[in-house]
Amino acid sequence: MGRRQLWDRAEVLASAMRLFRHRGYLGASLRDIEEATGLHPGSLYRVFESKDGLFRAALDAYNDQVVQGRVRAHLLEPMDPVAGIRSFFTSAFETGLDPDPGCLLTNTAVESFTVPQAAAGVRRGLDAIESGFADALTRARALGLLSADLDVEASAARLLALYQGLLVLVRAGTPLTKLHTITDGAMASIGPEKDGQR
Amino acid sequence: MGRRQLWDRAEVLASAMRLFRHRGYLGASLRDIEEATGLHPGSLYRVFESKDGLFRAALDAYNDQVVQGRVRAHLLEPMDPVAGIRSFFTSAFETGLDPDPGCLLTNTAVESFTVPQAAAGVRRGLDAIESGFADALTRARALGLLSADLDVEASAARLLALYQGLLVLVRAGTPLTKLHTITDGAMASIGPEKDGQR
DNA sequence: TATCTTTGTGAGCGATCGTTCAACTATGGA
DNA sequence: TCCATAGTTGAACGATCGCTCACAAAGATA
Repeated sequence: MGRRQLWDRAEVLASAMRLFRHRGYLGASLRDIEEATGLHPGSLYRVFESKDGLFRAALDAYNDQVVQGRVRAHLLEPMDPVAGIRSFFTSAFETGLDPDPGCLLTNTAVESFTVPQAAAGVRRGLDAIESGFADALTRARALGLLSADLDVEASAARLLALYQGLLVLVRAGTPLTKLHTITDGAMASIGPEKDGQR
Repeated sequence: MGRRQLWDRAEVLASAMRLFRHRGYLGASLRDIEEATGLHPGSLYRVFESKDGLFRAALDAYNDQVVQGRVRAHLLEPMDPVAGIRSFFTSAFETGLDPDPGCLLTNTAVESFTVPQAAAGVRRGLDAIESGFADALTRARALGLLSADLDVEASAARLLALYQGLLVLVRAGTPLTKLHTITDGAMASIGPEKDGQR
């Protein structure tokens, strides 16, 4: 009964998270959102209640799809967890076609004082990345790829910080060579580097 | 000849950088600025041309005073450069009285797509920190505190990334213990840790 | 077909944005 | 003392903000 919804929720959220990642919460107006998603204000407010509601939905979708997807693909599933950690890092700046880099989580963490409703989602995403690192490190240690007395918890926390820092530097226009240098250093800091495995 | 200026430029810029650090460029309205600095719009526009001009002036002042001051105090001047690096890190989250943490550089780097005029200032500040790290590392190496074959340039880049990441996590409300863990890891990654020197 | 329900559309609301400017106030020199 | 100059003040401008709502369109039921 009633008219069918013409738009796909997942597509709208995907456009919204791209826009919010690029411009931030405050920098993305409802006119921008309408242009990016094709959603008119009326429909938006019927489904998402407010701009804030849309943002929280987009952040949740970002966590569930983008973050979890990358954690799974690079940290949980690869046969070689050490190589997976490396590719997790490089995938943050070797975006290929995508012209505007960065991470919605990082950006929202920084903006979180002006958008406090998003703090919980930020924490959730950061925790997911950190436990992904911890999982990969644990597996690498079990495989003998890393030292047996590696402190997994501390290393995971440090990798998360380095990863977030990388995403800040990406936004500041740091050249690729330096980002690679940082990635190499991150790998060296968790254990003996096997050369030429980039 | 003519009336004297009633306000101190340095004080106004100090208030402005606090406000911008807390709320971001877009999140700080001119009414907020007026309340924080005591500067009425007319005076502001006479001296700084625009909100953007004030922001750039505040970012420059932040670089010249806060960033350079901390680089000097922790990285360039201390007798023990390794301890200096550690205190540079801890000073980012052991703010004491200051209720709202974070770094104007980090925040502006993330916001830089919506405030492109600030990109140059961000780069300048980040470079100052990185070369401060490089200086401290070079001195530490010369003093025999760090391995003679330490790659200073690469380590400085990695410390900068870790530091920026720390400032993201601070904003996200990461507990102090974890921030200390990350700091410990940063120190361990540049050389053999001398225990209990926090 | 007529009716009911759900969704789409976009003009327009009050509020607030960054900015301007005319009136006002203080100061130094003639 | 009076004028020229520099600085202060805050009302108000047009633009844009997030948001609302009356109406149109589209499917389901009878």
